[in-house]
Amino acid sequence: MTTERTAADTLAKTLRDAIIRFSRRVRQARPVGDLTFSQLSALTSLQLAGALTPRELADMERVQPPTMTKIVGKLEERGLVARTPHPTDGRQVILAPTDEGRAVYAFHERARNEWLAAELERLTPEERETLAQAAEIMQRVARG
Amino acid sequence: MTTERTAADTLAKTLRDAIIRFSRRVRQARPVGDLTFSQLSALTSLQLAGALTPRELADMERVQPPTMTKIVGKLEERGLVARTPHPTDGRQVILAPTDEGRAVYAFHERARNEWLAAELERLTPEERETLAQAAEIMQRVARG
DNA sequence: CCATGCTCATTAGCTAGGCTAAGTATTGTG
DNA sequence: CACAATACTTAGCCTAGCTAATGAGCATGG
Repeated sequence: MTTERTAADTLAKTLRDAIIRFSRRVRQARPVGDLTFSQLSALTSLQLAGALTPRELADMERVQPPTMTKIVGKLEERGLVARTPHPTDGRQVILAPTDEGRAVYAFHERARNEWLAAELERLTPEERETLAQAAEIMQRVARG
Repeated sequence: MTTERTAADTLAKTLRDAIIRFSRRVRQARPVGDLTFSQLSALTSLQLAGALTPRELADMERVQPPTMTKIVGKLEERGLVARTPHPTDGRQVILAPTDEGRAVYAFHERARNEWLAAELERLTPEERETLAQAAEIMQRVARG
């Protein structure tokens, strides 16, 4: 349908605009020395999964393996993630958050959220509900 | 309220997760040689406004002026944006899309949107409506 | 009327994060 | 056992962000 096509086109553009500005704004609210967006996201995935191989983590985070190597490298430097050999497959590696990783994660996650959560509190419950639903839809679309 | 606080915290996290994955997914769908996310966004703002100073554009795009200098530099290299001196204030510069900029913009915008629009078409009208509302809310929050 | 201080834009220099291509080690298989 | 496939890393490139510093132009108060 032409109507749907137009609606989807318009929405695609609006959504991209909204997201780019929104993420730049959130990025600006980052305290110095804190974990970056990508690092925190990777650490979160590891936290939730318990342990993952680099490939699994890369797929989950929707980046290429070399990119994940870099991100994990930063986390490892800071002692937040540990690489251990895979028990049966010598090619693979197991990534898992360290105790410190879990602690630092909880702290930074909270700090990182502070600004955004405060902003979101100023919205109406209906608006928050809309955002929650939108987040679910975006996750689904991203998953492909 | 504790309820609101918790809801906002949870939402903040969910939303960040959704957005980071969503944008990486959209980025992957970019054709080679195409304008990047940031370049297209800047060109869009210029297009809509007609003409802006670097400072105004930086504010609108929520980046620092040096960052905008870079982005505009790329657009200028490709002949899509022209810098002209400000009529009364010698410090300032006027940025405006060239004719080619307008043409290339329309083309790339469309190409850039294609994947996303196709995905969005597969959603229900209600879901699209939710995303549209969410986009509006995010713009508002980003605006501060 | 000009010295001083502000604003605008840019340059320089850094970091993170993304990619592809290529290299290395290990596994699996014909 | 040779060879293909897989997993991860390394190397090298680019974009996009930032801050700090520079240079140029404006505005203003003595």
